[in-house]
Amino acid sequence: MSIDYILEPSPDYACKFINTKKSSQVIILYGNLSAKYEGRARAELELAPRIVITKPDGTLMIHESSKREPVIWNPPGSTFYALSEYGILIIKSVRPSPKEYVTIEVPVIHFIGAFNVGVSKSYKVHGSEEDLRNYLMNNLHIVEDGLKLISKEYHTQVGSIDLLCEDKNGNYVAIEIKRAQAGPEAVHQLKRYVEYLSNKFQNKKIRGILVAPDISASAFKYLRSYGLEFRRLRSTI
Amino acid sequence: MSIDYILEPSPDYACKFINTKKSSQVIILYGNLSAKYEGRARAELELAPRIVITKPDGTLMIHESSKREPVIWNPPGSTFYALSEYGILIIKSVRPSPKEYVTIEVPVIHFIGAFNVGVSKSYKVHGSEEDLRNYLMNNLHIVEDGLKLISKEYHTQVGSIDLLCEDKNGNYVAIEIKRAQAGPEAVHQLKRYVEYLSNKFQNKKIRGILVAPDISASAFKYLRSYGLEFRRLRSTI
DNA sequence: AACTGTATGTCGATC
DNA sequence: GATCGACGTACAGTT
Repeated sequence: MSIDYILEPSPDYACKFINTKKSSQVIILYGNLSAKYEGRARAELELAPRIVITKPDGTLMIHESSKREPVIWNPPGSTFYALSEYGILIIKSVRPSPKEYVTIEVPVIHFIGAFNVGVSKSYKVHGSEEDLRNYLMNNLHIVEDGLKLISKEYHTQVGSIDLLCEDKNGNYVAIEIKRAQAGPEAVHQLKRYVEYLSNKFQNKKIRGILVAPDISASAFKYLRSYGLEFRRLRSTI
Repeated sequence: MSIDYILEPSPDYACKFINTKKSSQVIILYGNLSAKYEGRARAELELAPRIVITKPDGTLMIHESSKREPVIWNPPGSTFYALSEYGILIIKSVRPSPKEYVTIEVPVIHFIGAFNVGVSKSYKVHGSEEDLRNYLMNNLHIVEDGLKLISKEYHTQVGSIDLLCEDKNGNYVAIEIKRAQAGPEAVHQLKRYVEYLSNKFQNKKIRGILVAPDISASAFKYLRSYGLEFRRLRSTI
């Protein structure tokens, strides 16, 4: 598990280094570089010391000294290669769709390293909305007494309804779950579902319940004006 | 502009290395590590070779061999420090609000490097929605003949309206701009604005125009059902 | 600090 | 491939 690296390599060497290792290792380059991005938008970086990271899946990122986000990047599925032109290392990346181009010129290369890194296959985040939905599905009484599950993730043309239930009076109930504070979009989403269901099941009364740990003031106003309901639920999962 | 790095350092050395450089340099570590995240959600990583990147602004990221996103991270504004316990390097990161904790244990350290990286002060992305808005503001005839600007980014309790105009018939026109294909949310957003304005200016007729390069089928359906308008506009900026 | 909206969002799932 | 919604979204701007 030794790493491959080189300090102040020649452009030609760096070029070969990158092209031979890019498909199997994470490559990290440190150098003075300028860069350009063109695609859905455009951006340009003046010559300055930065860090370039590439991954075998085609990801390419340029990082600076602040922010979690790269300043310039192309996502997985892109392809890239290095070339040496006029004694300068150039890295070109293309994202197939939408067409996006990143070009990096590296007149001064301080360091290149190639690292063997894996990917956690079993990686799972807990406490997501999905977890909350699964929990509620089996504990519908928490939302309201007498609810019976009809379907979870009921897919419609207007999106998928987290939980579709029937209440003790025979009404259908669309439940929209948010793991964090609900905003106006959540309310509108729920309203769309209720409208859709009202249209589809004209003989049924349709209720809509928004389940979330909290709701913003304006969102609550909408909710009320639409005749929807809110059920506060701290996610203790 | 030489870089500081070390191969297979001792935990103690790595610890000092990190703590002395963390506030001024980007640090990259490669090693076998396990990690844990707890905060808004929870996640855990089994021992495996990965890359850790820290930045002077407090950003901490763990990257694997695929995806643009780190598997585990804490964003800018967090603080972190290294310690050596039972001969194992440990990195602890705390995000102040919301409280989130990342703990990394690195039994095997292959490489640590510290890099001087700047931040592009003048960096600017072109072709963003803001650009499009500024352009349209000065070229309202592209949207419709005879439009007069009343306000840009008209802030209301329900959000800010991209452009508020008056048409040649004296009606108010809310314009919502999207730089990419508009979905249902965009339509609902616009509808909210129109409703708000209708309420505020009861003596005025309020129109709503969605300006975007494209619109999804279902979004268009909503738009029509709400009596709103769509203006296709390729952003050629 | 809370809230709202944008993003080259990214990512995964469904159709 | 298009569309949709979740995300530990991150991030910037306004209240």
